[in-house]
Amino acid sequence: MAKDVIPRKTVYRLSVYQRCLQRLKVNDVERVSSEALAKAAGVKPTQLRKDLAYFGQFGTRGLGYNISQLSEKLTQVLGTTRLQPVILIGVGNLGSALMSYQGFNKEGFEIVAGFDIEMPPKITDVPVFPLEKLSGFITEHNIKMAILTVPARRAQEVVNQIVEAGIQAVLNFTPIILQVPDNVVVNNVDLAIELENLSYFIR
Amino acid sequence: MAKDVIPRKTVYRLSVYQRCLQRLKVNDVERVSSEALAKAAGVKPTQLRKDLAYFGQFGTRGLGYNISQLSEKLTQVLGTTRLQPVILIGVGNLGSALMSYQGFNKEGFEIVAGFDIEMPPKITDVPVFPLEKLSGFITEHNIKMAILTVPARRAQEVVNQIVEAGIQAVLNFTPIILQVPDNVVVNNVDLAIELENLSYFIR
DNA sequence: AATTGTGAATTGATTCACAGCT
DNA sequence: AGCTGTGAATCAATTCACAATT
Repeated sequence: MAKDVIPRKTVYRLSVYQRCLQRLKVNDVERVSSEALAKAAGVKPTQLRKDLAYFGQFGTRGLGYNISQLSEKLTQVLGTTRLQPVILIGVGNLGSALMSYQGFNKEGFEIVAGFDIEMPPKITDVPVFPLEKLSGFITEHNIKMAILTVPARRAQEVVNQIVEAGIQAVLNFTPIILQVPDNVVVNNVDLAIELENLSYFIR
Repeated sequence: MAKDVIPRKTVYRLSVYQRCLQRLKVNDVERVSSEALAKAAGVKPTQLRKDLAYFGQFGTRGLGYNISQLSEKLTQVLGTTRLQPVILIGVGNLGSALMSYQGFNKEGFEIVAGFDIEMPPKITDVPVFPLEKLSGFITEHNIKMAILTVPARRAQEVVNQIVEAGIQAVLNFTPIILQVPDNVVVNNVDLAIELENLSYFIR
C-alpha cells in the first residue's frame, strides 16, 4: 500500500532487517518467514510486516519472503547502492580508533579523509589534513556525511563550519546536542550514556 | 508525584540532562530553567518537566532548578554514585580502540580487563586475558557489565557464557541481536547502521 | 495449512493548557 | 511576573485479529 512518509524508527529497522537478511543469504537459505526474520532482528513479526508495508508488498502468503528479492528492495529503499564517502573530524583517541575500524567499509561507507588541528602519527592509509582544509575538501569532493569526534567545546563551531560547506548528515560522538538547520540530520552516539543507561537496570 | 515505573526513554534522557547539568556547573551557573536545560538537551521544556516528575519535584516555581541539587538527585536516581567496573570482550580493532578511549572513566566506568583468544600487543594499562579466564574473572570480581566487541559469529555463545557467569548488562557492538534472559539488559550500538540510517536522509 | 497484509484497537509518548507556587 | 507541575488532549507506535492468498 506504499505510504508516503516512512517513520524514522521504521527506516532504522529496515537497516537491521537488511543485516539479518545478509547473514541468511550467506547460509544459502532462500525464503524466510516474518516470524523468523523478526526474531533475528529482535522485533515482533507484526512490526516487521507493518514496516515492510510502508513501501510495498513483497511476501508471498503462506510462504514468506524471498530473501535476495527482499534484500534488494531494501537496498533500493535505503539508497545504499553506491559507496558513500565520509570524512572524520577529530583524530584523537576515539577518532583514530574509528578510522582504523573496518566495519564501515563492509556496509558501503568509506572514510576518505580525517581532519585535526594537530597531525597525529599516521596509523592508517587514510590521509589526515589540518582543519584549514576542511571546508575546501567538503566542497571540492562533494562530501555529504561527516563523523564528528572532536572535543565537546569545539563541536558546535565545527558543525557550523561543515554545514556551511555542504555537509548534510553528521554522526556525532560528542556529548553536545548540536544545533543544525532542518535540512541537516544528526545521529548521536554517546558511549558513556549507553553505559550509564545500562547501569540503571542492574539492581 | 513519583511514579513507580520510569519508562526506558525517560531514563535515557535523564543521563542526557545530567550531562548538560555538568557542563553548566563548570560554567558556574547556579540555576537553570526547564526551557534552557531542555534546549541544551535537545528536547521540549514540557518533556523535561514530565521526565523529572517521574521521580519527584525539584524545581522552584518562578525560578527554575538548582543545578547542583538536581544533578545530585539525578546521580541518585541513575545509581551512578559508585564506580562501575566493566569488562571488554574482543580486543580487536574496535575493542582495543574502546579500551584506550578515556571517555568512559569520566562518567564513572572503568574497563578493568579485556578478554580475547589471542593476546594483542599491549597498548594500554588494562590487562588482557585469554577467554578461558572470562567466567572466573566475572564471578571472582563480581562484574555486572560487559562491552562486547567480538566477531559476529562468536557473539551469541560468548553472551551465553558471560550471562551464565553473572553479567547483567551488555553493551553490544556486534550486529547480532542477542538472545538473553529477561533479567539481562542489552544496549546495541551499531555504527554501520547509524551511518546507513543517516544516508537515507540525504537526498 | 501456512503466512502475509492491514484496518481497528490498544498502548505509549509527547504536547497543550493552565492551575499552583514563589 | 515567571516558571514549575500535571491532568487532559493529542499524536505516534505497536499489537491484535482476521480476511486474503498461495
